[in-house]
Amino acid sequence: MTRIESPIVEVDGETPADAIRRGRKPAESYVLEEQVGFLMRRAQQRHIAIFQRIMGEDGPTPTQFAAMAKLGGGEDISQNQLGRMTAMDPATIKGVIARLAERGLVERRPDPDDQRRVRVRLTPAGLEAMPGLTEKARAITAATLSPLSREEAERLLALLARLD
Amino acid sequence: MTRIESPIVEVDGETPADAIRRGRKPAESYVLEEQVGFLMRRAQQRHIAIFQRIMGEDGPTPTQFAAMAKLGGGEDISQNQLGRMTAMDPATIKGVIARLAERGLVERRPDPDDQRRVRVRLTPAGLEAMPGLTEKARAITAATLSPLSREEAERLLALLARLD
DNA sequence: GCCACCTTGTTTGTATACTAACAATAATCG
DNA sequence: CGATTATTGTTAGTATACAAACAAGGTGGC
Repeated sequence: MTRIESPIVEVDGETPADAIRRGRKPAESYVLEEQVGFLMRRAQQRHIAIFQRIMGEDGPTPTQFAAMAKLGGGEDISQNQLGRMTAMDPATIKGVIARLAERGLVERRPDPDDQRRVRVRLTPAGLEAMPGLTEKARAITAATLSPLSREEAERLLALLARLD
Repeated sequence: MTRIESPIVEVDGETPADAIRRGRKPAESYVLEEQVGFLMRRAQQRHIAIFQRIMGEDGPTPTQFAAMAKLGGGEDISQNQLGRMTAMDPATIKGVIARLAERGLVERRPDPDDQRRVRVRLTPAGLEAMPGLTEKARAITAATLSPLSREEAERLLALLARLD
């Protein structure tokens, strides 16, 4: 991996500006690079690359860490509820928890009060790993936002939060 | 699908604000919902849901449409280069082009001048589909940004573009 | 107390995405 | 020219994501 500086994209084709100069009317032009979806995908790609670099080879993935963060206090939470808290649907959270369990960071047990539920919580190893991982997570956020000033970063977060 | 209004997340747990009130010091707290990565993932989820709703059941996916948009003029482009133009690595663009080819929207042929290359271009059917798809793509962008004013939307795009 | 409905979790299938390893072809440089 | 290097595309493996269909356990209304 690691091509954090400036990912793929762009290159040897014509630029959007070229296209416009070459005579396509703005009303008809569709410039991929100016679309929200494209910009968000690119920003996400960079963020994930930073995440992997800082968490390291065998660190958790972004979604795995999101689940761990919600379990961070040591409470146990049902699998589906944990999914809702981390914005993952049931099928997705299942896989994430399974992989965390394989790595010994999380454990599952049936809920005594509701036989449909699986309660999930951090193992002692998972709990112990949290402070270090949380520190790295903060560094990841900082690195991701490093091209922006503090004010710009806050503005970005506020705007993103409104796109819910 | 379709839960565009307000996806998963949060619910019956304690809110971040609760956690802070309950005595964790800000310096130690890590609020998942305030992290860029989490906010971008959520915004992306919503965008993709809007994309699928507007493009329809058997419309292209976001990455498929991105590739088509770059081929929109009718030129042929090598597969890897198309990947760079759309921010997809070689392994990813390969699958995207394969699925577009299966659907008859794109065709591949060897480059006469460079035997390593595969040149990709829209089929007549793909070319014909473009105007309608592009119109929908514009509606998707508008719908995604609809919670924001025009000024806010422009600010967001400008900030996202700096996170490259 | 029953039945309709809701929630929880699972499974299967499709589509991104990226890494790593590899084969074939081009380009470059001494 | 020939060896090194770079580019192009492929394959295999891992990890998100979501839809759709399903099984089984709760809950509420009557």
